[in-house]
Amino acid sequence: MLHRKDSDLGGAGEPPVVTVGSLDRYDGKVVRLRGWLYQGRSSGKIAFLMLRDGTGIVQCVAGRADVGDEMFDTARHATRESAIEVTGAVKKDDRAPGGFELLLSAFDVVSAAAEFPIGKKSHGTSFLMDHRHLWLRSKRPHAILRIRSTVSLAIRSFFDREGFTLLDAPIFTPAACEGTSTLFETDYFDTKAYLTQSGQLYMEAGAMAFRKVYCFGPTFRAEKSKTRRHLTEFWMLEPEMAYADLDDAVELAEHMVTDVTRVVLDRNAADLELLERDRSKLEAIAPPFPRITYDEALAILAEKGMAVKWGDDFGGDDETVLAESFDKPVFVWKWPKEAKAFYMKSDPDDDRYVLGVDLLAPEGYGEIIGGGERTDDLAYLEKQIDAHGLEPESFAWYTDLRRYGSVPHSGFGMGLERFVGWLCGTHHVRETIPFPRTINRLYP
RNA sequence: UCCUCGGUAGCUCAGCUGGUAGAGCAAGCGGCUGUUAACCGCUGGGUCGUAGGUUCGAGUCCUACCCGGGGAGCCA
Repeated sequence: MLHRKDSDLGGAGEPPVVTVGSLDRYDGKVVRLRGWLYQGRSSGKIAFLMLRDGTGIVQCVAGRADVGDEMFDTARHATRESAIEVTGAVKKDDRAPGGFELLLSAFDVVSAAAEFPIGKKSHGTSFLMDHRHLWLRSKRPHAILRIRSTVSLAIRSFFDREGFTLLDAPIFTPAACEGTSTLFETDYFDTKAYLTQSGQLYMEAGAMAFRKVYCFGPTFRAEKSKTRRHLTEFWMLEPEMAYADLDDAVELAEHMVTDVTRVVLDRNAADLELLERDRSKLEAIAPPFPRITYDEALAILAEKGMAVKWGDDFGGDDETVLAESFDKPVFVWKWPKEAKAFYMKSDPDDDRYVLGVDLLAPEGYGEIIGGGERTDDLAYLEKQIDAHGLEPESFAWYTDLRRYGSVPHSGFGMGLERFVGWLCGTHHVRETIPFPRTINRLYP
């Protein structure tokens, strides 16, 4: 890695410093490991010490007769999560978790840890989240956040291959983008600024300049939501394409979801296994995803005894029931105008509808994507801004986009945490972000 | 904002029709040479969310408030 190899880190004649993740290359060799004591067990004559170094966990074995009384007692009394450096011979052994263990010849405490708050037995989520900075060292958060990392990388790689330009949207914004959600307000010198709730409008400007663009960054919603699907700060991916219609956006979404899912299946097999995720549910993901209209969705819901009034959005239970009718994510498109945002394009076949689309994830994970075709008609857009009670001056730059070479354009927004939550099978999205922000959590 | 469940040891929880506070884990000490959330023994550890009220007596019953979990609304 970088300019130094593992083995260069040792001094002359000293065993090489390596990582747990690469131990299989050193079977039979003496190596050094630097990490933290994840857990220890001992009897009077033999101690088993689990060393964690961020790349994996390995069992280190110390026999009193082999290492001497002083080192043996140091090792068995070391507190959990103490920083340690060990030297030993790598040995394949089926009794060791992971298949390899280290037969210790040296054990040094780099920094002794105080009593670690997170114990070996169960804890409540609230307690664990209060100690999120320490909880990150545990296996489950580690697996989920490694998958999140893969997803971020796979998304950027997908859009790069597809010819998109990454165009970062601003986080400070002068006014509401959509006018519906509650915004976080901040002092901005002598005026007020708001934290962005969507980069979409800026992406529309970008699409007219770069043709295909996307932004991928934090988004803020001051909604007082207390559900497993909501955070006040979350990451959103928002691609936008010029000369593109609703079908183009739908195809882009299903290919991206499929591509990213396959990368995770390939790269994070061990993490998915630790999370006890049913791989077959993810392996089934392939284009095309089923597409149903809003009206067809209402019919399915009515069949299952869940009456939704025409014009209303679906609730969490409705989404779950709908998604359960399919084994892949399902697109719901062509929505009643009143259920969607002001910038949505009218359905040319029936102006009671707009060309919006949601993607519902399977297994009750709900809406992970919302998007559609935006209106390219200046007069219609101005009418909609007025009808929604928005200030035209705030949207002057946005309406300009329809004044200077307006073309059909489409895109969508995807909530990263909901997507990762579905891939990982987590119960709550707060586990899918390193330091979650919710209505009553701003710490740590 | 509304509905619902909860708040007892550092953590996870038990505590019945009201009668002076319990377990497991963690911590400390001791034992054990192949453990897998090791096991066995001993020790220390409490303003029962807060404030009132009922009662001879409240963790337990009543009222208000505070805090948290889940859900609705809203949304990704």
